[in-house]
Amino acid sequence: METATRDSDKAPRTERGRRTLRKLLDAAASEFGERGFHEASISTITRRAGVALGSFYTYFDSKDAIFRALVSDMSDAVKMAAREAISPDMPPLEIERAALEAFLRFAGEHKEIYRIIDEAEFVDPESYQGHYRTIAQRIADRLASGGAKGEMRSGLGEVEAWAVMGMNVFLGLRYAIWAQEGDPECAAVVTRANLLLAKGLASNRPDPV
Amino acid sequence: METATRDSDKAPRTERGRRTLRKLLDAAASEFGERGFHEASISTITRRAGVALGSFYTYFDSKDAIFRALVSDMSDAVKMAAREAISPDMPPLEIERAALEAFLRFAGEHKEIYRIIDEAEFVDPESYQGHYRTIAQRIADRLASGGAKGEMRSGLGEVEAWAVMGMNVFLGLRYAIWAQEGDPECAAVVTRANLLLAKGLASNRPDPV
Amino acid sequence: METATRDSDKAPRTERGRRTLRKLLDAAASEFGERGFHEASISTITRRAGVALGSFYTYFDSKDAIFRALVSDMSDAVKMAAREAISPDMPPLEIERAALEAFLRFAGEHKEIYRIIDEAEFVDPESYQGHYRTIAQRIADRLASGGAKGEMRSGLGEVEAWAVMGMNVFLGLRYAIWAQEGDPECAAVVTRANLLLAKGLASNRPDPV
Amino acid sequence: METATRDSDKAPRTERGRRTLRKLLDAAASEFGERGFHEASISTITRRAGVALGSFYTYFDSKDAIFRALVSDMSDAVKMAAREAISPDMPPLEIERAALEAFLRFAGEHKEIYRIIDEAEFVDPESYQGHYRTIAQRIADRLASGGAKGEMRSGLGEVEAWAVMGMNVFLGLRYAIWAQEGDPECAAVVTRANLLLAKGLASNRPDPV
DNA sequence: GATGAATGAGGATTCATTCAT
DNA sequence: TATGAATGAATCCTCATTCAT
Repeated sequence: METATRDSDKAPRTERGRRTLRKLLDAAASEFGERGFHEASISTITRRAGVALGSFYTYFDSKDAIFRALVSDMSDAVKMAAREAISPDMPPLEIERAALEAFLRFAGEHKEIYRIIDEAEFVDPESYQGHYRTIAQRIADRLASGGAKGEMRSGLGEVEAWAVMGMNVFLGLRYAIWAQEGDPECAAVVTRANLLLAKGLASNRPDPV
Repeated sequence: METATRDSDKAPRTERGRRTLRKLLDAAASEFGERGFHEASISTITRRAGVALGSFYTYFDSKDAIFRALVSDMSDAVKMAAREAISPDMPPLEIERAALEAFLRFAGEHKEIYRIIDEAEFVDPESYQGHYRTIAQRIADRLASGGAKGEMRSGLGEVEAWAVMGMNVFLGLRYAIWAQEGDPECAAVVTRANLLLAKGLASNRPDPV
Repeated sequence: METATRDSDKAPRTERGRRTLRKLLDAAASEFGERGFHEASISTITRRAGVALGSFYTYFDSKDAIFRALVSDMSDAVKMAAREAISPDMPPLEIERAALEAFLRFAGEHKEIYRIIDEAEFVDPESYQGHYRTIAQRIADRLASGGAKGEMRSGLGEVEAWAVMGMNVFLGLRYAIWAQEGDPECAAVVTRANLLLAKGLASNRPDPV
Repeated sequence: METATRDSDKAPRTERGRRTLRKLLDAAASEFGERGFHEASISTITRRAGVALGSFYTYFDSKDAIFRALVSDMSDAVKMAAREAISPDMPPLEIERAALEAFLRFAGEHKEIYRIIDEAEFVDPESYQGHYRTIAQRIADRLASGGAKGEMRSGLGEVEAWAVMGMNVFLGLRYAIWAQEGDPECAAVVTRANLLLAKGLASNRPDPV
């Protein structure tokens, strides 16, 4: 998780400073993830990071600022996870399967990320919209590419991209974040979701002629 | 929007009381919708409602309590909107189309509702989960029924229900809440989404034998 | 427990009113006794009394007013209990014994009274002082009378009266209010206290000549 | 008056912090003494201490907490005053005289302390009981020691200790706290009280045989 | 850079009291 | 008389942010 761009006058200049910054970011990620933005307090974060309260302002201008930095980090991390799981020469539907699989695994391993990004809707709407618009764009690109290869319908666009993203996100919510005893394996979830993408819900019964 | 069940000792006993309660709920809906839970304050709400600060506590135990009441109200309202748009004897895919259409219209007309329910994830996680689990269950029932009629694949279940719900929610987010100039009409969005549900994304090209 | 004098315009005029007044006083006695003046609230009292909040002000001008009425009632009750236990023709030390015995029994049976009177020190200092001054005066009279009879030292006065009163009050606190398993019987306490009054603490050893 | 043990995370770490803490304790002592616990407010205290409202919470968790710290301080101070006035090799009755004398002087000089400890009965009953139980125990020890020396009756115990303590407390209330023009000198009060302890109230007249 | 004390605006909540019905 | 809704001043407490060391 690389730190997002921040005011250059806040960037650490020494190794010691870099360590403090990292401790703050880690502590903030945990706090925001566990308690949410409003319940978390700067002093909780600094206490958890093991640094003095005042040190916080050496690295961030405000509570919002560290939250934004975190959202940016995590938004990147989510995208990276998906991107690393796929390669352009995989068959289009296989790409979607891999993307969902990567996302489910990532969400399961970083539950707090999910929460932080979601809370951005209320704390920093800009980046929340930005996050999802970017992802939707990538999916749209993939669908277009699938159409170009002739393996997906042509004409797929933004609408389908948001639909696919919504599916993925809610499956992540249900089967990664809220996973519980007795739930199907992630692999099974991915398979079923991919089948839905492939063939839809309708039965195979030939249309009555 | 009917008021959710609350402590009986807070229920108004007079007509005047009922009016005050309604004013508070309406004001809270606007405030929470516009500013969000944390930015809204009791005094903002009462000022907006035109009642004294103390009157709030005649009807609610806390800021959380009115939020919960509101979420419950709105969760019901959303479900009601979908339910009224469909009837069991419509063809299964037609039902999904109508449900999405109703949801998009509803979300567009009550943007604050969307926001309030979403914020429940952080303010009152219980009801947030409850809301989506309930809806998922209903969709699952519809899919099962579609399978029974032979018009949908058999074996559709919870996974597909969450997928459909996620699709609907994100399309609502994108095309109702975040609607902007130049976006496709809702009708077009619904049509494309329904086609996705019907046939999936794959091209019609027969499988290579 | 008779109600103290109050603003005549608040005195109940009907039988129904008298009943309401009594319910309020009883509820207030319990509430003040259990929770103390500041924890108790008018609404707690009226709820306990089973009357409407507004009805309180039909009978009392304020929270202080009902407290004062109660202190007055109880102050009278305590004095009455002592007075009924003694008669002027009992031997003076016997009178003191009986007074203490009556007080211990009374305190044990009405623990809340003790607390209410004590709290008057902070809520209504006037009546608190008045209460103890009155009692001290009575004790002083008894001691003077004991001196006149020749069975007590002559010259006993206010100082001794306060000393005796303090002794009684603290024995009541310890052995009636804070009574616990394994404490001596009240009778034993009374006997020892009376012996202290009779002979003091010094040993009987004759003064070395 | 030394500060009682408190949460270590609230203990001042710098000299400046120690000064602020002291100012707060002093201001609180005055406020609680003059107005009582419930009339005093945090903002009154901080205003009086000349520090910002928020600074209060740097050192105490709540209004109750500072009250408790104060009671503890003062309870110690009272005991110290008595202890310093006596020495084990004084004659037992002389010890009692000195203890009462010290208490009267102390109460007269620190009227607010009396009030604060008394109010603890309602604000922090635990420490109130603790205070008097501890003192009673010390008196009981002195009486036992007096018995061992043969100058007091043997068999004196807890009952007599509470009796003596009650006398002292009420004499303090009457002649130190509520002192008024024309009252006897403290010395005279002490002498009379000591005579009561020495010989009791009965006349010297030999029992009629 | 690090520390932790100081600040004070802001907000939730309580409750005695008034008043219309 | 009884009722219970309405009022709003008062108070505790939180916490982001500043600042002196």
